[in-house]
Amino acid sequence: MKNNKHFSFELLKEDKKTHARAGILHTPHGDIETPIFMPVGTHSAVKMLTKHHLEETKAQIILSNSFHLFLHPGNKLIKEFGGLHKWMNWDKPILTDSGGFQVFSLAHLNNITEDGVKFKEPKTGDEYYINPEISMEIQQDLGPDIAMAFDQCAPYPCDYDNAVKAMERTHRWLERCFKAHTREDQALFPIVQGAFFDDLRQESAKVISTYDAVGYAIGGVSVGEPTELKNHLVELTAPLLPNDKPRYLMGVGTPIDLLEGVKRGVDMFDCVLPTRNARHGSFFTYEGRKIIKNKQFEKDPSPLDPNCDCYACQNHSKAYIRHLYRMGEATAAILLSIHNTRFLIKFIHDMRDSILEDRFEEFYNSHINILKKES
RNA sequence: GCGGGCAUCGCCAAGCGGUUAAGGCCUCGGAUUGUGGUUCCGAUACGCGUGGGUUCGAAUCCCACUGCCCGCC
Repeated sequence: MKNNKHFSFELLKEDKKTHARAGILHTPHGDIETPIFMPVGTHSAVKMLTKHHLEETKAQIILSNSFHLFLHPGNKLIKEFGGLHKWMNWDKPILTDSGGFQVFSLAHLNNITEDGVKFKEPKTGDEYYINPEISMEIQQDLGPDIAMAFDQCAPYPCDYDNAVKAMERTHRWLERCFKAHTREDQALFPIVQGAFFDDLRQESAKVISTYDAVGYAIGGVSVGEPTELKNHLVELTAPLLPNDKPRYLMGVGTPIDLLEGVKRGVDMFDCVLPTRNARHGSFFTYEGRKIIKNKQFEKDPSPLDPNCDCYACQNHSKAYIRHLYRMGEATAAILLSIHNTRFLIKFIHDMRDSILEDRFEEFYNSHINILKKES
């Protein structure tokens, strides 16, 4: 995977006062302007959004899941259709998660050994097995631009011994992932683990940095820990990863998380929150997260956020969307999903502009307090 | 006019003499971070149609009244 000619990362600007950066990641399916937010499309669909909606949010890359696609409809079927891009008719970049996280967070009765993980399919109870080689085979069948290493995510809280074991196993699995990964038109990102111990995180960052990868990820966060702890850990870890490569903070996050992450040198984020929150009736605004069912919006003729350019905000009032939500209309979830997804993408793109124009700190300060106050 | 039945939170409704009157819907709040696709959690009756009575104790038993429902004339 050395000097992969299908990928390159251009670091356009590094903020002078913080660790924020702006860049472009070139991939086989197009460029990604970083920092970037990636909507999550677990089952090869971003929930509630059609391709048309997704394009309107100006998503440049989306994430999908090996774990779920392996179970249904099976990576071999998607391979027969020419890979994920053709399968879902999405010609921009795609990143797939390895299945590591899902095996630990979703599958009940999982049984982990040095070789891999045996687990039961949540709904049917059927038994399956994934290890580093199988994860690589799945992801190479699916054919996303970026594949992720098969790692072991430690829970929070986690004692030191178990954190060490999970981290060391992740490193051994990483070696196997790189050996099994042969597709040159696909990048493989290694992942930092080490739970919430500074020395382990530092060690892990050092170990994965020895691999010549297109980009590097920080995993094992947003598993229930306090925000300050997550920020501390990112602040500690990000600078230890190669400066000339994109850094991906997995599973994050909220508007505040994006702001804090970018400030500490993170370039890529993904999170289920915009679409899950939408289905559960809440929406992002520059004044914090709000809940559409609240009575205060009963007669509110204004859009979800006055500064948003999304389809929902350009066409509908809070009162209307609240009514749809209360009636159980799927359109409410669709409109809120469009808004939340566009909100994060626009928010981080505005952040990028501020970095390019040397005013990131100003941007940070002008948003962080009001977001914190309202959230 | 006579006989019978019912009256418990905005709605439906359990309770049939004994601690703080179930539950559901609605309402109001809150959760959610590499997604188990309308989810999960919490709050809300100082009172059981009204007035008396029996009892140590009554939404629960008795009487009257009021309202609604069903028969009969």
